[in-house]
Amino acid sequence: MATLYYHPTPEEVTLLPLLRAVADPVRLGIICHLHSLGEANCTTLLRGRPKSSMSHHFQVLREVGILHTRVEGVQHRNTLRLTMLEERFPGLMSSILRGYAIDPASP
Amino acid sequence: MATLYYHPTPEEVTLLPLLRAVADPVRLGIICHLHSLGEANCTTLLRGRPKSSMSHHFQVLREVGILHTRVEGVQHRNTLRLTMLEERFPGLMSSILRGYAIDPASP
DNA sequence: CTTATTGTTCGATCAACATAAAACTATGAA
DNA sequence: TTCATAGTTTTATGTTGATCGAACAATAAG
Repeated sequence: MATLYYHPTPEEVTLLPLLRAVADPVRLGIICHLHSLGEANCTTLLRGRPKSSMSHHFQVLREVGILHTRVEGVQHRNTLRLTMLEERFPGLMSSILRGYAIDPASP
Repeated sequence: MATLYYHPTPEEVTLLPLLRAVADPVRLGIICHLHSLGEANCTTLLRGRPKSSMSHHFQVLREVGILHTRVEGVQHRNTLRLTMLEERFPGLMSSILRGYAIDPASP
């Protein structure tokens, strides 16, 4: 069975859960790393962490609308939903990504 | 004794604590309410909540650099440090404030 | 000095959440 | 089939942090 994930529509993306999702060191790292890579699977971003932890964070990011997961064979390819996010909350993600570049002292 | 508070310098303001501080429904409400008022004391922003809770949230917001507390007599007047924040992390606060206007469904 | 107002600090409680091991599912290759 | 790879789900644990009552501190006014 093809494992599919639910991805919220733009209207379903709300500010507070978005902020909560971003306000975690691991997830902020994932977001910014993913931004620099464009697309990546789960394993690529584990940096010594257990897979179950990564899977959890990816789930959180997916459910609040930050990333999209595309299943391709065994791998799950993740991308940021930047265009949608930029329309929904203009400037938010871009300023966070820029902020991380300014102060990457987070994770 | 004049009660003084420590306010972090711009360099001491870091992204992750800032995001954590904002990612709370009560504090997000305080921030946006304060933005519309310009300046306000603690009591003005209690909306049925106990003072001790408000005091806690104001402390968090102060310590991460989001607001400045000016003591005037018995009252503590709070203002957002928007100019500093805009220099430190351009676009961040403004996009959050705009985001709250778009989706105020938070608190 | 006494009282009222404003806000902080202390202490306890409770819930949310990050972490991680272990078992499981799903796909692809040998 | 059988094995390997990629990721999820389950379950448990521990920690952080929000909440709120009660006591305290500081200033102003009577």
